Amino acid sequence: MTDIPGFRPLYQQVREMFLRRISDGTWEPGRLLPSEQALAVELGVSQGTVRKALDSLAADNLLERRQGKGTYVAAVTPERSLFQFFRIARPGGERLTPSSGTAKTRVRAATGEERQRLGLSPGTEVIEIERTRAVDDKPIILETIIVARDRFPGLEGGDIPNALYALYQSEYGVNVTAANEELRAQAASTDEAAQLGIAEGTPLLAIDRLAYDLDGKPVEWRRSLCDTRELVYAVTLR
Amino acid sequence: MTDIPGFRPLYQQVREMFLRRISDGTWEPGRLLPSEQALAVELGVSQGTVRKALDSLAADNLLERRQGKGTYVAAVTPERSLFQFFRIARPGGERLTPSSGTAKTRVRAATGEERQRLGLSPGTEVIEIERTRAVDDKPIILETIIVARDRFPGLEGGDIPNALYALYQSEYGVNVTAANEELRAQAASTDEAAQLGIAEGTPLLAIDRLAYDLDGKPVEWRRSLCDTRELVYAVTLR
DNA sequence: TAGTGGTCTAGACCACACA
DNA sequence: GTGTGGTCTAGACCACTAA
Repeated sequence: MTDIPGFRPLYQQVREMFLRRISDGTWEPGRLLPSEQALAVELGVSQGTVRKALDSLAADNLLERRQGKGTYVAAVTPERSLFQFFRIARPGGERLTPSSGTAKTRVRAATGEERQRLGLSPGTEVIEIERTRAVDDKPIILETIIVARDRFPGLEGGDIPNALYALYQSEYGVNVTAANEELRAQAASTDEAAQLGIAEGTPLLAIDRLAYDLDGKPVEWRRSLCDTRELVYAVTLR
Repeated sequence: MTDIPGFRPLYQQVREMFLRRISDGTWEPGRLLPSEQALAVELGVSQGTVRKALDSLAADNLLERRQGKGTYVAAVTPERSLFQFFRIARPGGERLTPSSGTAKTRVRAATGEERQRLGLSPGTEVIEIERTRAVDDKPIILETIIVARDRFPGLEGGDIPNALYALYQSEYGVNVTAANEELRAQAASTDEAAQLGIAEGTPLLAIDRLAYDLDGKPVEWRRSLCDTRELVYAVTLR
């Protein structure tokens, strides 16, 4: 590495340089990276140091390594984004993928809470997306999604696909790589019950999600209301 | 390593050997391990290979490495076990630790579902523990815990501490290192409502946890009913 | 000062993919 | 066969800890 003050481990500096290249699009999703040896020569460090940086990024799902082929920038495929962030499953652990019904979108000024959660300035407009998601053709989830309009211009007009994060990446260059979720139990309101085809007051699982991009900035606020009479939210603790 | 057929990477074989030593108590919790160099000489591999095995175990919270001091077997301190498995927090993310009320224990034959979940043979007895847990002196969680009696003899008679997993380790040599949880929303029954001091029918968050030991065998089945009107279950996805 | 884990390097060989 | 990542080794120096 040509000239970096040595107060942080080399491999972390290399990691951060690679992270920047992914984040700013120099290395776009799906792209094959140069070989470890080539990167080592370019940066003037040993192959082992490059390897440690690449391994660490692969552990965070940002790169994919394939023996014999090379190292690729992770592409957020629809399946992948669902598998990574969709935690609803059948009791016992079987994973499943929901289908997405038609969505209603509107544009409006951000509320105070939305500005705070998404880190927006006053007066910013947001896009609100409402949709239901179904499993086995039964509506199970009622979803409300909030994103800043200036980050996703035109989103309100287009089709809303099942796997939104793949669209964020391919159309807007926004990589959702992490999220925090907060779960509560709450009773279904009249309106919510009607949309899910259940009785008013039925206990629903409410999931509040804040999704973050590669730079750690909040991208999307999503609230999901789930009918958990036949499905569960599955978590693995280690 | 003197004589191991080479069909798995060396560092994984070393990892498994170390795991066995932790699991069977050869290396008891809190113990200082021999230095990397000493382990490398003992096994006849390079220090780098030992390091890779130790790093991987440290990443799984089974070892603790302290620069300048050495590598220690992770001890399940009460704080640690709570921090690792207790996901209830205040909205916004602040972690908290509950206090534990008095517990009721009983011994009885295992039900079919309990036998299946815990992998028990017919006729096995289980210990059932019921208790409430409080935050800010308000009862928030109603907990039912099921363990096999032959694995925890005498547990039904003693004091039930707040951090049970620390007791499992210190008194019974059982290391809980992983768990699967399934979450649902459901209405409080008359009895549950009374114990939590809330109205019948209040939506509660039901958490079904199966906890596993180092060998991947199920150890405990725990069902927690949480009042989530002021608290949430927090998850980080990556 | 001596001993530990943490970082960095250099080079060897293996397993795999693909032309 | 050639090139890739995966594994393994050996040795150097650094940062931290404790006597």
